[in-house]
Amino acid sequence: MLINIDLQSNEPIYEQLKNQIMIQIARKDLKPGDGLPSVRRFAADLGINLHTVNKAYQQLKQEGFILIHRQKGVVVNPEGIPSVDGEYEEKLAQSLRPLIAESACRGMTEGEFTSFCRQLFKQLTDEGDEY
Amino acid sequence: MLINIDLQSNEPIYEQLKNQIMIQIARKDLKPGDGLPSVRRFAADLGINLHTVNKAYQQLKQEGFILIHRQKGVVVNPEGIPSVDGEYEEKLAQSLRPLIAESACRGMTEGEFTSFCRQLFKQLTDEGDEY
Amino acid sequence: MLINIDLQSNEPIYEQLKNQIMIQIARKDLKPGDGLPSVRRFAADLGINLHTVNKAYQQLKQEGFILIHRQKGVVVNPEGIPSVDGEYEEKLAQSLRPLIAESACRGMTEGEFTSFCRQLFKQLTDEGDEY
Amino acid sequence: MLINIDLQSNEPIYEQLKNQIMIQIARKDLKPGDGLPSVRRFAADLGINLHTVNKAYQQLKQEGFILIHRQKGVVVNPEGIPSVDGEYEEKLAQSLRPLIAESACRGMTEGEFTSFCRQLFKQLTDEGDEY
DNA sequence: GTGGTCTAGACCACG
DNA sequence: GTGGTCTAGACCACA
Repeated sequence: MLINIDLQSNEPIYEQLKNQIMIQIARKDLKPGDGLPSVRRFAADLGINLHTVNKAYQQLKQEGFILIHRQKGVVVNPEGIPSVDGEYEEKLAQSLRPLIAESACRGMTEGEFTSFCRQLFKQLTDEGDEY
Repeated sequence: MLINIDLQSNEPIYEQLKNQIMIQIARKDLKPGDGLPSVRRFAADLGINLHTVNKAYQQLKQEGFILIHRQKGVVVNPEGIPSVDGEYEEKLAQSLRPLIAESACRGMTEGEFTSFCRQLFKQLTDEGDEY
Repeated sequence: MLINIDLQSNEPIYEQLKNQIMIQIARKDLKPGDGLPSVRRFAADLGINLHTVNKAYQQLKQEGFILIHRQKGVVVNPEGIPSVDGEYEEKLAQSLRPLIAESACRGMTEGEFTSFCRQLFKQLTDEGDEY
Repeated sequence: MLINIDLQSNEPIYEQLKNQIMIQIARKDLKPGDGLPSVRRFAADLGINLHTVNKAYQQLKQEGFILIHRQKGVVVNPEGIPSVDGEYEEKLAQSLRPLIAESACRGMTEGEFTSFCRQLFKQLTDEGDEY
C-alpha cells in the first residue's frame, strides 16, 4: 500500500486517500476481496487522524468500492466495483467539461487532449510503474 | 452571454462562473477582444454577490484569460489565451488522474474513456449547439 | 420545530434527529422548500454537538430529503422527496421482517398488526396531534 | 434449522440470529418444547463466535422465548411465548414510527403500507415457503 | 455567519 | 482490537 498524502494540498486529505485507493484498485494492486488497513492502523501509518481515514472509507463504502465489517476490518468489494451507469457518466461529464473547456481555450486540439488522456490511462492501469 | 448558475451545486459559484466563461471562449462565443459585463452588472444579472463575480474575474485575469481595465471594463485577452505549458499539463493531469482511476475501476476501457472525452470535446467546441 | 432528543437512548442522536425531521416532513409540518436551522444553531438549540447535527443533515441530503447550500443553509428538497423504489422496498422489508416475526411469535394476528400500523400511520400523518 | 448469517451486514450477528430464530418460531418451524443446538454446536455450525450465540440465547431467554437448562440444553419455551403487553407495544411503536415516517415521506399511502405489511406477514407465517 | 475539513480524545458495541 | 458514536475546538473557503 504505497500511499502518499500531501498535507499541504488544497485537495482534502480524505479525497486524496479515496483517489489513491481507487488508483490502486484501477491498476489491480488491490483486487476484489483484498483487505485494507483498519482505520486506526492506516491513520497511524499516514500520520493523520482516524476520522479522516474513516471519512474516506465511509464514502468508498457508500459508492460500493469497499465493504466494512464491524470486526474483520475493510475489504475491497469482493463482488467487484459497480460499473458505469448513467448517473456516473453525468457526474464524469460534469467534471470533465471544465477541464476540456480550459484545455481547448489554451489551444489543445481534440486529438491532443484525448492522447493526453490515453497516456494517463496507461500510466494508471499499467501495473508496476510509477503512479 | 448565456450563463447558468446553480446555487444548489457543491461547486463554488465563482468556479461555475469561471468555467462557463471559459466554455464560451472555447466555443468562440467569446473572442479575443470581446467585452464582458462589469462586475456590478454581472452580479446583478446573475443575482449573485459582487465579490463572487470579482473573484472569478481576478482568477481569470491571473491566468491570462481576460484583462481588467479600471475604466474600459473587462475584455477577453486580445492577445489570445496563454497556451498549454508544462505547469498546466501537470495541473490537468492532477485533475484527470482521479477521474480516470474511478472510470477504470468501474470497468471503462481506455477506448471508452477517450471516446467519451471526444464527444464532450465536440459538444463544447462545436459552435451554436446545446452546451 | 419541535424536536425531542433523548440523550439516554440507545438510538444514536443523529438517528433520532433524522427520524424526527422525517416525521415533520411526513406530517407536513415541514414542506418542500422550507428551511431548517443551520448546523450550529440547531446544535445549540438541542444542546448537542454540531458534528452530530451535521451527520444527520449529511445523511438526509444523501437520501434526497434535504439540500444543503454552502451559504443559505438547509432546506427541505423543493422538488419533493424521492419516492419509493425497489431498493427502498427491500430496505423496508428487511426492517419490518424482524418486527413482524416477533409480533407473530407473541400471538399478534395479521389483522392486529396491520391495524396497529394503521393507527401509527394516522398519528404520524394527521396534522397537529401529539407525535 | 436453516439459518443464514450475513457477516457483511451492519446488523449485529447476534441480532440476526435472534431474528431468524424468532422467524422460525413465528412460522412454526420451531414449536414450544423443540430443542435448539447447544451454544458450542451452533457456533461451530454457523462459523461464528461462542459469545455471539450466547448473547442471542441470553436475550431470547430474557424475553421468555427460550429456556436454557444447564444439562438438558436449550428449548423453545414449552409454555409458549409471552404474549403482547403494553411494554412490547410501546417498543414496537418506537421501531415502526421511523419506518412509517420515511415511507409516508416517500409517498406511500396508509393502504400501501399496510398491504405491504400484510404481504410480509403472510410470507413469514405461511409454513414452508421461501423466507 | 455558513458549511467543509481536520484534529484529538473519549466511551461503547461487537466478537 | 475493530468500527460507531459523540464531544470539543480549530481553521478555512464561500458569499
